[in-house]
Amino acid sequence: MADDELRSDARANRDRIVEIARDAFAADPDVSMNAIAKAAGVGAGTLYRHFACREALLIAVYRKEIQALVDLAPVLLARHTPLVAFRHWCDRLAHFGRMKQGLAAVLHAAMSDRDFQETYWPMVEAIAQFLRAGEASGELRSGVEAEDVLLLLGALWRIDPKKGGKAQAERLIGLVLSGLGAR
Amino acid sequence: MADDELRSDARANRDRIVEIARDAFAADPDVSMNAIAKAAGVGAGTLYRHFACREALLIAVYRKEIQALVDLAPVLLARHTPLVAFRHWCDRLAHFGRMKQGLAAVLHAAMSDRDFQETYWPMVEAIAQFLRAGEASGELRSGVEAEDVLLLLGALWRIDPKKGGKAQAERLIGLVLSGLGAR
DNA sequence: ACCTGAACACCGTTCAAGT
DNA sequence: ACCTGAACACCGTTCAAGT
Repeated sequence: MADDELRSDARANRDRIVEIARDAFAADPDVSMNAIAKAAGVGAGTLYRHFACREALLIAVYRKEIQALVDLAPVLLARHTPLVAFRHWCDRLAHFGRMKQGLAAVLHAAMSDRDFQETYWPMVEAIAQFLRAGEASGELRSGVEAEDVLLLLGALWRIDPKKGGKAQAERLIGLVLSGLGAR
Repeated sequence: MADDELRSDARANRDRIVEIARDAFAADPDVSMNAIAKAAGVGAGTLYRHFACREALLIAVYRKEIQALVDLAPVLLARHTPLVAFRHWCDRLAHFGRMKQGLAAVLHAAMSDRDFQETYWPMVEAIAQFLRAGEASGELRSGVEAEDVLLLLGALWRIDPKKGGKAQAERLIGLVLSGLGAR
């Protein structure tokens, strides 16, 4: 989906849809596709031309922020010891999840749909970097699958903000890191 | 919601709806409420009289099996050492989740809706029993919140059956138990 | 090429009318 | 008391007609 392959008006429409959709999802995660099309000032057909389904639109909205998360992994590893780096990364993941509801379902869908693998696998690879570094330094035990860790960390997105909040996120991260601890 | 407070025909309708709904959800998790009403041979209004929303119906379908899970906790603890007992319980939880898709979302909803707390809290209490026993025996470290563990174990319900399956469930349980291990 | 928006076949939910 | 089912206001998605 190279942006420069789109005609300029189509490109402008696409960008505006994503921008409007981000605000709309934030205001109401169950907002309808038709409502998004209307808010973006395009016909429903145009919305579906660009995004075949609801998940595709959600992925587009979150892709930039996921990319930032993925890019952060090597930066943190260069600055800190693996365990500390991974803890920082998990904090960032939790913070992102707290703002963006509905992402957990999307990431899960990502596992079964080929189109979304470009979002899922970079996340897995980011985690794998921490695991490899931790294995090498002896801080983390070996043989852990990055996909398993991502699935566990999905719990961070299901915290009820009204109940647990940040404190619960920290406890969960602590439990997961404890599970990864070197024996 | 005592069963004997319902008129006999209402009771029969309710039971039949739950029975039909179990099969319908198993066949298609996104089946419509109207379709379930039709399959059960009742008007849409009757369905809504008994179950105010989709989640309420899902809870009713799963309640019996959740109750069995909750009842299992003390039985396992009487027979095994706490860590072994909890591992067995997690296996059962994973197996249940593998058959019943959609439960994870329901259990999450349970946390924010008062009506569903009668399903959520017994699960938390079941896990708390293992934690207390493990603390006493020294097999598990202390200070862990049962709610956090339940949230982590929610990962078991998001395993893609086509990908990870049973092996991934066992790895995840291993990670969580490792996180609970005594220091 | 791309966009529009009416139209289609649904959906969850309600409520007047029945028994 | 409880049930029915037509009706309401939507929904996601499509596609002929426009530019």
